Amino acid sequence: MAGILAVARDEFAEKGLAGARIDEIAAATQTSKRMIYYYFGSKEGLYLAVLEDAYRRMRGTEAKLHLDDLPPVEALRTLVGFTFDHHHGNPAYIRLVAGENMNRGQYLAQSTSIQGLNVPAIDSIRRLYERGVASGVFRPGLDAIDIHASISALTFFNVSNQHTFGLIFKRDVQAPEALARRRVNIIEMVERFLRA
Amino acid sequence: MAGILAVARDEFAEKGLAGARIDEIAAATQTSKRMIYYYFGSKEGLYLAVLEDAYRRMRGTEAKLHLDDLPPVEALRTLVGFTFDHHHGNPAYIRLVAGENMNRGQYLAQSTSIQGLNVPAIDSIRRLYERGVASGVFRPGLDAIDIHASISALTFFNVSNQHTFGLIFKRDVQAPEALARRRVNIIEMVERFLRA
DNA sequence: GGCCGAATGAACCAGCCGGTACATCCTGTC
DNA sequence: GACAGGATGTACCGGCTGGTTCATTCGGCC
Repeated sequence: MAGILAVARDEFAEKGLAGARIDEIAAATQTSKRMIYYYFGSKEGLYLAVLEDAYRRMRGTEAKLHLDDLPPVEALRTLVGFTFDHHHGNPAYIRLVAGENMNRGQYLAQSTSIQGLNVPAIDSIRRLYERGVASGVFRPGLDAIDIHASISALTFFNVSNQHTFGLIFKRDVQAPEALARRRVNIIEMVERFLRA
Repeated sequence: MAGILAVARDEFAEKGLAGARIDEIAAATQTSKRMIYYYFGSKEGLYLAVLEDAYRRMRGTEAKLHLDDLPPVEALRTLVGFTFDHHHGNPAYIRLVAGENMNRGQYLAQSTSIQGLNVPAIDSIRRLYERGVASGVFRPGLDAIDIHASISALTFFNVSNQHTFGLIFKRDVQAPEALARRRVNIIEMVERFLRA
């Protein structure tokens, strides 16, 4: 059943909800289509299970960061770099989230397990930011969720829009040097935004 | 035929290439499905025509900005604000681009009319940035395309990922106050990145 | 009027695809 | 070994959907 979920994740990430084929998922699994419906009820049910699993995993890795030992600026730079690396290393997650936004979040909205769960990254940001304000390196008045939005936007876009962006500007966004340059620029950008 | 394109744009923006239905497009048009195949050959042909049209329109509006009369910092803030407003006001364009990235850009890559056309926004940025460096308000060594990537990322994400983001943080990203706050923060962020 | 090519309408089709009916088979329990 | 309930395999279905066939009409031109 974990196997079904893994295969389905790849298929849904690859083709989206509408483009994914239950038969394809079944073929790539040890089990049969019959079993998929037995366990998940419907294509949408399977899709939702995949979504929930993806978000749960994401939160799991976020929680592993312990930034409280680092000075505020270092903690911030580590968080942004980590987020960049994580998104870059998990294109399936990015595609899943992008696809669900194409669905206007209507399936995630049905999830009972996702709602009401706090996001570790926000708490990390809040603590690090408040320490920075207290020590005078960060300017006051900013909002942790807004900071998170900026970090997410910059790192997410770099993966999610790599294809059209690369085509239009004839730039291989995934080339190691381009990636490294972009990474330091994003970190720099976020730091400058918080700096007093 | 322009009517077909307009209807198809909405349908593809709404459901993506896989989810869109030719019959639905035909039904919403004055013409018939037969005509769609007569003019565009295939579903993919129609989709590509929609994509090309969307990019062409985007470039058209970009070109209308004349930032050369403004001092560098003002020009930058105007450009970012304009991009924010444009993306916010054109969700269909955002969804089309997001959808094409789900296709890994394979259809845009087939376009002969898109490739080789320069993007006005990049030239605007380059000129304004160089003026700023010359006058000492911007630090040297930055890349216009990288700046554009940051502006796009921040403004694009705010529309493209509004649904999942809103669900997880229980925040209505589209509420006027939230939008206005995010707008000034993004402008501020880009300016601080360039500032000497 | 007669010709030609572009434009159009209506009905149709073949394959795909989500979902199911039905019968069967394990596994544990008493 | 009888029973119950969950797990599975097979074969099938109905409708949707991209795409087509074929015949017809329209509009300009000589």
